[in-house]
Parts: sequence; structure tokens; C-alpha cells
Amino acid sequence: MTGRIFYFLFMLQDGGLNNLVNYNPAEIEERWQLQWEKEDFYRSEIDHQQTKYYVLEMFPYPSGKLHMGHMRVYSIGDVLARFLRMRGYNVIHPMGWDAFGLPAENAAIEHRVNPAIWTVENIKHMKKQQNRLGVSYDWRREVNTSAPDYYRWSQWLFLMMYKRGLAYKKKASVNWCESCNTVLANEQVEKGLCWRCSSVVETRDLEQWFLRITEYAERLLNDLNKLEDWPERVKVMQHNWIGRSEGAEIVFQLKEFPGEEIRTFTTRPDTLFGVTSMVLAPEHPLVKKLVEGTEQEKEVLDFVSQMRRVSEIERTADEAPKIGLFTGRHVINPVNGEEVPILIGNYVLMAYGTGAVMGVPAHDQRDFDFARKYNLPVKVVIQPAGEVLNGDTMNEAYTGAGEMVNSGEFNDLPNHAGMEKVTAYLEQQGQGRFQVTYRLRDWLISRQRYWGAPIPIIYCDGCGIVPVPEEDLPVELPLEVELSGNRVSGLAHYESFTRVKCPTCGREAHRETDTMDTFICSSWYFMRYTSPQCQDAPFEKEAVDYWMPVDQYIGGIEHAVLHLLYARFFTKVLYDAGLSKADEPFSRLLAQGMVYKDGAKMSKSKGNVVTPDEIVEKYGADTGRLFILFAAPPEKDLDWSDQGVEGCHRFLRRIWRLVIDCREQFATGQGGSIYSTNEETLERSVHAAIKKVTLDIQERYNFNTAISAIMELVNAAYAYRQVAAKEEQNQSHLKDALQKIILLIAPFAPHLAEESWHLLEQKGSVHRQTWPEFDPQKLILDEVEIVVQINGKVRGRVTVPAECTEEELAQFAKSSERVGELLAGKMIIKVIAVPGRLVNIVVR
RNA sequence: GCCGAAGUGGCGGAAUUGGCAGACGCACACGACUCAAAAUCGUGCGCCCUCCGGGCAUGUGGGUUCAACUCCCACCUUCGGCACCA
Repeated sequence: MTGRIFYFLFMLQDGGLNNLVNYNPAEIEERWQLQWEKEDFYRSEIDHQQTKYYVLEMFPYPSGKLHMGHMRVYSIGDVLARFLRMRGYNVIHPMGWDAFGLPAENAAIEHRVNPAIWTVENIKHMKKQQNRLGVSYDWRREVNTSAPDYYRWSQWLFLMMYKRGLAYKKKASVNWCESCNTVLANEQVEKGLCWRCSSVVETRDLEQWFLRITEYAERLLNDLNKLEDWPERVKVMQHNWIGRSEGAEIVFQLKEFPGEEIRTFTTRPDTLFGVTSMVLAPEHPLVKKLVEGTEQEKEVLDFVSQMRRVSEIERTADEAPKIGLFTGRHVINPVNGEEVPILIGNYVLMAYGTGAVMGVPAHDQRDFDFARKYNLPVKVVIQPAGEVLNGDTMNEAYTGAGEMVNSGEFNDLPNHAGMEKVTAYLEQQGQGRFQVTYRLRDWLISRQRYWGAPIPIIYCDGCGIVPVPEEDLPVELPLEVELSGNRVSGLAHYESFTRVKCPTCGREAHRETDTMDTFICSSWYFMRYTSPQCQDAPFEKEAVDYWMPVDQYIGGIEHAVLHLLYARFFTKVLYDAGLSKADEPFSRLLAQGMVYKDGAKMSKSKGNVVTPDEIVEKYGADTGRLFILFAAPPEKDLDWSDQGVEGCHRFLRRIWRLVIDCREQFATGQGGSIYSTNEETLERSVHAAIKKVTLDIQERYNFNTAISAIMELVNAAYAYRQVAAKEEQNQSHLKDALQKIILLIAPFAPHLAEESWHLLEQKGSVHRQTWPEFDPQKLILDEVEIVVQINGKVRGRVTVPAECTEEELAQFAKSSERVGELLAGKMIIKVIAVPGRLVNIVVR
């Protein structure tokens, strides 16, 4: 009983000292966050005297819930922003909201809440969560893509593209997601499934709006070379996606319809003499005419309509067998006059090339499989050296290099030269030409959804497609949302919205009722940040030219092709329109890895979710930030470890204790002014740490090793206090070390650093200090320990003067006692001396 | 199939220009402090052996070199992207 009371008294006493003695992140962090907010502490303005630096993290969809992935990106971006500010850059570090999208509509259905209100509420909540992380955003630049003053300019940009011929409407076979009730761009279909909801994507023939991104294919591809600081894998993905192929377009005349022709694209014009079939896509416009009146007509048309019902994904699936049907018609080979049968094949895609493929079974595996199945002749026209191919007996196509055979005047040419020669010949005959084809298709941007930016177009019976005049923008979404069945009604449902007078002739007309793909809104937001209040243009020219391009962009790899390709396209269009001087949006890209726990992605169903909120509450934001940056380099996947978090928290407490203890010690004036080995070692640790932390952040973006360097410095400070008695400690050296520790940790743990800075009675904010410089002189040692190897194996160590020559070094090595023993009776063949590192003695 | 990235202790990860493999942290063990525990501070910690010494170790097998996690060749595994693209 007595013991228990004693215990309580003890706790009370401890609690009384709590504020000053114990590290209390909850209190410190909130206090500084309020202070920073009050002062607009992280605002940025154009200043031509300073070098600008644009740090940007991909803005989030305001789901209302901040997860660890978010915390990781923001932590990475914030360290860079804070570091660069201390390095003297004029840093812009904005944040905003990619606020259009389906979840807002779902919320409307489930909770009967207006998407606009739901979105604004979520933004409020998420912003609070972000601020609790201590991120240094200039909130005056915040943008919300679903706000009329933002989407007004998305619409304006659409019209600009329309006027430049880059936006057009066409009927096409498009991707349709039944579950999302809307069409999708090609980039938004992953392995045949909707990127957002993973339902199977079907094809439908619909009239839709497209942006002519293919017009920019060549530049989007070539300029990847300019992006030296982009991860290779992202560039490769974009490269593959654009899918450039060089070859020839070749014109075949129809035998049965003189004057009619079929155009085909091939990458192998050198194999033209080996053509034994012409295969058309089922959707090819000539199919109907070809079979009209033939005995194959019914069978072919049935096949075509059957193919139309199957999705492209199914048709092109791995296992799908090649199916072909003869049309009864023929084309004439332009180089040798041979008659070649025309077939319809399920494996030929209307959307790629011309929708017609010349079949060369001897030299193309697909054509080979097709030919064997339908007994088409296999004609060898490329002969590899040292091997004789026989079309009747070969088991697979030969696709390698060789000499041309059976090719008339082109015989004996190496096939590579043949490609050019054949193409040139065709061009001369007016039967073909050199051609580049891309896999990339135009960007389908209409969405049959309510919660998006309305496409600013009016349809008039008299005038046709009429763009909404600029002064009438924005075309605002109707505010009162109606539900029809299980869905938010599309815009077609609101008569007040659709009914409009034609801006050209004034007669009754109606509005386009589709909204734009949300990727449009995120394709230019980084420019809007430069002047978010701009009223008469998407952004001010001066501001965009000062701040753009983004110097460092940070975000998830999942946008490698989607957002990052679209944003590059928009940037180039804006550049061409003279609106901005940047022709690439992001100079440097960091694709951060995912956050895992127990070997799996964090998910509710697995029950392995850790939220930023709970970490901030339990340990504080500084600990969370530190762990997330320490656990792995930013581009690698990260394994969440509760014990690792504890370790980082321990480290921050270790710094805190050092500050508190030293503060007390400084106050009492204990200590001396000796400068000997201990002080020298401490000082060297300080400069070594500054060097490593600076280079790790600046050059390598390896925050994990930067943090470990700070840990080493803190360990060195503890060691110093351990070796020397308090009276003997050199206060000014200790204080200097402590200050440097605080400055170095400031980008990582901004609150702890700020509080410590003030506890040491330093002036101003730690975040407005200049980043410490290291003195290379302080890193030079008088004596160094050198490893002595014999035949490459470590056999001893010697301490030698740092400045000694290779010869001296070799002498020192040989003269050491142990090495001498080992060398006895051996013949020295060679001695390699590397100053500062090692000596290797090669003996026999 | 093509393209890309990566394989290092019990774990996360270091090794920046070919020069002591395993920094830093976690976990673990021991010691100090404590009546005790926590916290803290300190020490140890790749594997193996005949343990004041030595051998083996960076996915596997070769090679270059005085010296290889690092460079070259071949292969294995994992992850990611593209894939009847003519």
C-alpha cells in the first residue's frame, strides 16, 4: 500500500516536469503548425534574383482518407522542398485536388449528398490530415479541379484544341465499362479490365470526342530523350505505349474491281515477293463490297457480325485461335503481278495500320500459323546464310536477316538494303511509300457522367457543331443533382442544362451532355498553380514562364503512361499555342514505391492497414516522416514495420534528450575550452555528416542513408559526452555539433527541429536558416589506417601518415611485424599501394 | 515472346570511381542503473572450424584483374510493363 502511494507521488512529480523534460510531439507539432499557418510561412513569390525550384507531388483525389501512400509522397516532397529552401532556392511547393470523378457520384447515391458538397467536405478533412504531417505547402495556391473557376479553363483549353484541329468528334468502336456506365480511353483499359473498377470492358460503336494525341506521337517519343532524369522504366513504358514502327504502305490493286485498291502497312517490304494472302480486319470498309454476290457472302457477313459482338480483348487474347475466311476475291501483287487471295481474319485489327495485312507466311510467325491452317502456300524470299529454307517443310517462319531470293530484280540483295530498295521502287511506281505507324491511338475524352467538366459544345440543326463562345464559359454543371434508378443522372437529363440558343444563329439548340475525362483536368494543374487566381487566362504568362517546368515531380508508377503521357501532350500543345515556354512539364521524375505491410499491399480485407492518423497520434508526424524515409530509398517498395517506427521515435527522443541535457549544461556554464583528440573527432563527425547528408539529398535522393548519417553524428555526440567528463567538455564545440544536428534533421523532422532550435535560444526559424556547409579541411586526417593484404586477403593493418607516397606506403606495410612474419621465405612479385586505402602484396 | 528492374546477415537496408562486404536501424543476447519493471546508457551480434588463428560468404556457373556486390559471358528466380501491332 505504501509502495503504491509512493509510486503515484513519483509519477506526479515526473508529470510536473513533463513539458520540458519529455519529448511531447503532440504539443510541439500542433503549436508550430498553427504558427506556420498564421504566418503563411511557406508562401512563394516570383523573384528573379533567386533561382526558382518547383517541387510537386501528384495531387490526390479527395477521397477524404489519407493513406500511407500519400504520406510517403508528401514526406519525400517536403524533405526536398525544405532542403532546397535552406539551400537558397526560391521554392514553390503547392497542393490541390483532382476533384472530379466517380466516388463523388457514388456518395451522392449512397448518402444522398451533393457531389460538390461531399467533395468540399472531403477536401477540408484531408487538408487537415495533410497539415498534421507538417508539410510546407503554399496553400494560397490551392486548386480544386471541380470548382467552376478551374474547370472553366479546362473547357477553354478544350476549345483551344478544337480550334487548332486537335479535338474532334467521330463514330468509333470504343471501350465501354458497363459498371462505370461510360467509355474509356485505351490507356484506361488494363488487360481488358477497367482501370478503376476492374470490370470487363466491352466495345461499342459510339460517336465520341477525341483529342488528336497521335499528332504528337513523334514528339512525345523523341522528347523522351530529353528527360534524362526520368526513371528508365517509365520512359520504356511510354516508348512501348507509343509503339513506333517504320515500314511501308503498299497499294494492292483488286483483280475483280479494276481501279479499286487495298492499302496495307508492313514493316517488311523486303518480303513483298513472298506474299500469299491479303488478310482484312472484319470491320474493313471494303468487306461488304468484296463479297457482294459471291457464294461466300452470307458466311463472311455472318462472321463479321459475330466478330463485332466479341470484344477486342477477347479477339486478341493469347489463346484465341486464328480464324480466316476466303472472300472469293483477289489482289494483285504490285511487284510481280501475282494474284493473291483476299481473306477476312479475326487477328487483324482495324485500328492499327490500315486494317489490312499482307500475309508472308515464310517470314512472319502469325502468317505462318494462318497459312498452315488454311493451306496457303509458303514462299521463301529471304535466305539466311548457310541454310536452305524450304517453304513446304519448314516448321516455323524465318524472321531473321538474309539474302533476298525469288524476288526478281532484287535477288541477292541483303534484306536490309532490300527494304529501302523495294520501298523506293514502289514509290516510283506510285504503288506505295515509306510509312511510320504508331500503336498510340487518339485520346477518347468524352465521359457519360455527371461529375466532370462539361464539354463546351453546342449542337445546332442549322450550324452543326458550335463551340461555346469563350465569354460564355464556364459551362456550369447543374447544381441540383437528380438520381435516376441507381445512378446520378447524366447531363442529358437536365433540360435547363441542355436547352440553349445557338450562339451563331440564335435558334433553339442543345448542349453536348458528356463531360470530360478527369485526366484532362490533371493535365495542366501544375501550370494553374503558378497563378491560381488568374481570371482572364488559364494562367499568367509571366508566372508560368518563371515557375515552369516542374523541377521535381513525385508520384506513383501507376501513372507512367496515363497522367504522365497526357500531361506531356498538353504541355506541348500549350507550348505550340505560345501559352508557355516549357515543352516538357516535368524535368525530373521520382516514381515512389508502394507501401506494404507483412509482404502485402495494405488493405482492409487483409487487416494490415496502418493509417497516417494513428501514427501521428501515437508518435507524432516527425516520427512517421522519419520512418517512411528511413525504411527504404524512395523509389523502392517499403515494408512497414511497427518496430522500425519505434526505432525512429527512439532516435528523435535521443536528439531531444541531447538538446535538453546540453541546454541545462550550457546554462550552468560547465565545461572547458580544451581542443584535443576528442574535440577533433567530434568536429570531423560534424563535417562528415554535413557532407554526406547534403550529397545524399541533393545528388542521390537517398534519404535513408542521409538519415543514417545523422544518426551517426548523434551517436558521435553521445560518445563525446561519454569520453569526457562534463567539466572537460568543450561547450562551444558541443553546441556547434548540436546546432548542426538540428539543421540537418530540419527537413525530415521539422517540428522537433524548430522546437530544439528555439530551446537552444537560436534566432529565427530553423527553416529559414542557411543549410550548413562542410569544410573539406576538417575531414583530412593526419594519420590513416591502411589495410595490408597478401594475395588479396587482409592480413594486417598499419597506421601511416595520411600524406605518404605509394612507395612509403609499401615500406610501412612490409615493415609491420605480422606482415613481416607472413612474408618470410616468400617471393614478392608485385606490390600495389593505393594511398588512403590499402596495400596488396602479391607473393609466391 | 520482347523490353525493363531487382536478387547482399534473422529482418529493412549500406557499400557513391573496381580497393577492409554487412554502415545505420530493427530483432536478439549480455552488462550498468532499479527493490523490481519500463525507459535509458554501454557491449556483442554473417556462417563455419580445431576460435589469441583460419576458412567460407553478395541468386548460380564461368571469365577479366594484384583486387569483383561492382566489369564481361551464360544461366536461374522474383517483380513490373507490352504483346496476334502486321
